Amino acid sequence: MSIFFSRQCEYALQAVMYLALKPEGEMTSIKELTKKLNIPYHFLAKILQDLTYKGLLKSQKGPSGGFALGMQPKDITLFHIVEAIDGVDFTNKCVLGFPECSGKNPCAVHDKWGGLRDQIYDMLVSKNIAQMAKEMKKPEYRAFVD
Amino acid sequence: MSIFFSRQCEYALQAVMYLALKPEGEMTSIKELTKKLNIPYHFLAKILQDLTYKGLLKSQKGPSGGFALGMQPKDITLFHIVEAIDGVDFTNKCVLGFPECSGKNPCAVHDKWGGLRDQIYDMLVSKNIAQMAKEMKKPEYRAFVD
DNA sequence: TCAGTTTAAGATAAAATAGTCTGAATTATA
DNA sequence: TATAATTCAGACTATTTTATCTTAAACTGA
Repeated sequence: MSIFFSRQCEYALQAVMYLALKPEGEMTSIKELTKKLNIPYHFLAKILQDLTYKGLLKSQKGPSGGFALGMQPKDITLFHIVEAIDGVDFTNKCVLGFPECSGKNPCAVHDKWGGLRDQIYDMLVSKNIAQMAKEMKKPEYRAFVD
Repeated sequence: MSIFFSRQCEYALQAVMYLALKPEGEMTSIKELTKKLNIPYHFLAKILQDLTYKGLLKSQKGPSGGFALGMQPKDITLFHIVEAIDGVDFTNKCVLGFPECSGKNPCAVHDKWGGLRDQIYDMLVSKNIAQMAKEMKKPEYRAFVD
């Protein structure tokens, strides 16, 4: 079990982060991505297609083609990616799965989870991937294998 | 997609919470549970079997049989249930799915998620289900449909 | 003891997610 | 213009999760 995001979403997040490390406009092939991130080729291809269709990436066919960010890095947050792949039901669903859970009718952890949910949201929107990429460029902050 | 726990785990949490509302030792049938919690009968049966095997519940066959807590309510936390059903990988896996993520090699949200992970853990262990049941007995705190 | 009620167990089915394969379309470049 | 590299698209397979069905076993109470 992936712990919060679907596997597909994890791959999407990883791929976009990787692209954010590249000079603006440079195209990166699926081949490079799958090799560096260790993600199944055709599965990643589908995910990138999806992100392209939704405008988060742009693509180019042919030799020296590949994928690049489809928007300014400063305008992309992790939340955008999660929204595109998994959806963001976590922002309004009861964590224990009670259909009736609400402020009037709270489950045992309603308030506690409310606070956590907001913090998770904050984690996903408070930095854009340009900032994240900058931090990750420092060698001690890299999260990709060479 | 369930938002953090698997559907199976959500059902387990709901069922155990429901049993915690009952007078100690009273047996509750699958029929009552599926009706009140709106969970598929045979699916819930499997889950309860599993929890029984793991000692969290006890069961009795025959008329007036059913399920009841297998330990003192004060000794059961939500964490025990999650541990039994989903496992607790969330306590040590990278939320973005990077296999290499660690303190030396953190992902973009490593520290932030570290704090959240601890708070989620805390949410699951800080109250036992006896306390939760007590709170939920107050009508305005009920989370079950009649 | 017998009938009815309940859990136990295992096989099966359905749906969702993850992953693979193949061929077509596009494009850079030699 | 021909070739090779790349994404695009769709069908297919595999695995995991969710759900159902059926029969057996255990138990209660009449």
